[in-house]
Amino acid sequence: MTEEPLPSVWARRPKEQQPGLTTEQIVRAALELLDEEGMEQLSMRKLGARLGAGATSLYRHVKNKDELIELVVDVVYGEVEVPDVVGRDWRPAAEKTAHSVRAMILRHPWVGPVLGQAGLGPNVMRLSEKMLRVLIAAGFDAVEADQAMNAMLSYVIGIAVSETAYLAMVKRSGSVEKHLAVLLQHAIWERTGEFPMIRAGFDAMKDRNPKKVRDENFDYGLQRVLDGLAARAATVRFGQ
Amino acid sequence: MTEEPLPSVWARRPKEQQPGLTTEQIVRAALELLDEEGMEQLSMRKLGARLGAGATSLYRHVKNKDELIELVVDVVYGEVEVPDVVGRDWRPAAEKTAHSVRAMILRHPWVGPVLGQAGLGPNVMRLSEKMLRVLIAAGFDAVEADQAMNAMLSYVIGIAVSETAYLAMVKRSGSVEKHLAVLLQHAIWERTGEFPMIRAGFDAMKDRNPKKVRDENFDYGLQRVLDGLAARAATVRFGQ
DNA sequence: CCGTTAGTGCGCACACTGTACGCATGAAGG
DNA sequence: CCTTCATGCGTACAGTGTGCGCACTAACGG
Repeated sequence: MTEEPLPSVWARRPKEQQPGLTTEQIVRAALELLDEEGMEQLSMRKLGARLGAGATSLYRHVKNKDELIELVVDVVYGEVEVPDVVGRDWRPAAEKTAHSVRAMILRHPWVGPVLGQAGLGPNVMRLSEKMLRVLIAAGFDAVEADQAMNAMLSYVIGIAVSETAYLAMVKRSGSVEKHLAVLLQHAIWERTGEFPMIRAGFDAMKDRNPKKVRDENFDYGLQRVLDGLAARAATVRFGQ
Repeated sequence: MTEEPLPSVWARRPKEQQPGLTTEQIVRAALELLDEEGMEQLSMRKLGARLGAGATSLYRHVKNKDELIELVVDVVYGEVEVPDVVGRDWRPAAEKTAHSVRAMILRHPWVGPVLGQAGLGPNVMRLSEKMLRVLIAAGFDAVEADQAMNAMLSYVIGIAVSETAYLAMVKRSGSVEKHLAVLLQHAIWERTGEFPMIRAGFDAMKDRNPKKVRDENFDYGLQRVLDGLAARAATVRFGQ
């Protein structure tokens, strides 16, 4: 600040970016900033600066910081792909959707804690609608399809968010994933008596590619959830 | 402040509370404050005031606000009950645990966004250990038990957190749950063409006790997850 | 008894936050 | 040309987390 009290009058605002800000521009810039620096580095002033604008200018286009976040969250929901299902073969479509949601969350790690804030943005609605279509193809009625979608998305979101939290911890620890695993293992080893089961699991994971382990864990749970839904879909299709 | 420059010298510190603060006291007070006023109302100053202390005094016992939250989160994890499993009958124990986790999250709605921060507090470890014991009783080996636990807890946490987010939205809207549902329904109705599946679900839910609906939704997904795990446990018990 | 040491509480200060308010500017339309 | 209106932004306010250094108190060795 106080860089130049008055750079005369000309070239006041050479062109800046665009004559005016747009809500869309703001949301896009916020998304960039979030992806680059994370949630607690997003401030209205920084966001304004990135757009060549003052902090309070943003409030002409966005009521709140909270509302801004709502908008951004809806945008990232828009990245989720739900394939159209053909015939009764719903399971591949469900799997693809689940993986797409997980990928979205891992791409935007800051989103976990605020996923609930999405409310009912258009992209969330579109995602729900398409997902429901998939499950109705599976044979569920409207009510049960809603429950099934809820179950599946809850699992996916729950595990993906916990993955990002784990990865954040790794990053905070400042070391690579493998190295941290060793540290953790030692911490567990010291308390083998107290936590034998945890230790057994840890020992078995040792020397395995952590990313691969995470992928497999995700898939394992997803298959169990889909198994449960498939079983139910089968009984539901034969009367009752 | 500036209430009394010098109330003489006596009764300087009549008794205050205790001679000194304790980490445990601080954590307990933070939990109270969080339950009463929610996450974004928790400030070090307010917390200090509640303990008859200054804000910065807390830093003698707690490194960070983040660390404080970690401690509180571990405390609420301690509220989860995992029944001991007798014999091979693991499913009731798993159900009870799942309901206990959900109840804990609904009791402390602020916990959702920071659940990942728990790291590896003692209560989290105890919960994991007991849960693993349950699943090993089901016939899983160490690795698969870990995956199964992850799947189940991810589902439970995912759905419970989304429930709290929904309830927060209801509260923000300032009306009762029923009334908001009607508003939402109208919003959907206006876009029937765009979202027929969502609308069908909404229409079916109409005039039903919302709390009961939430309870049933939770149970539905839980049963599907457990079905999937049970099926897998059955195959795993007969020689892989 | 005194002197030293260690632990604790806390006032102050700093950099930073979200955002309300009101003025300035510039385009649109009569 | 004058009015109206949307938009940008400087200023300000209340509040945040937390580093620093002083004050005090209790323990303990001499």
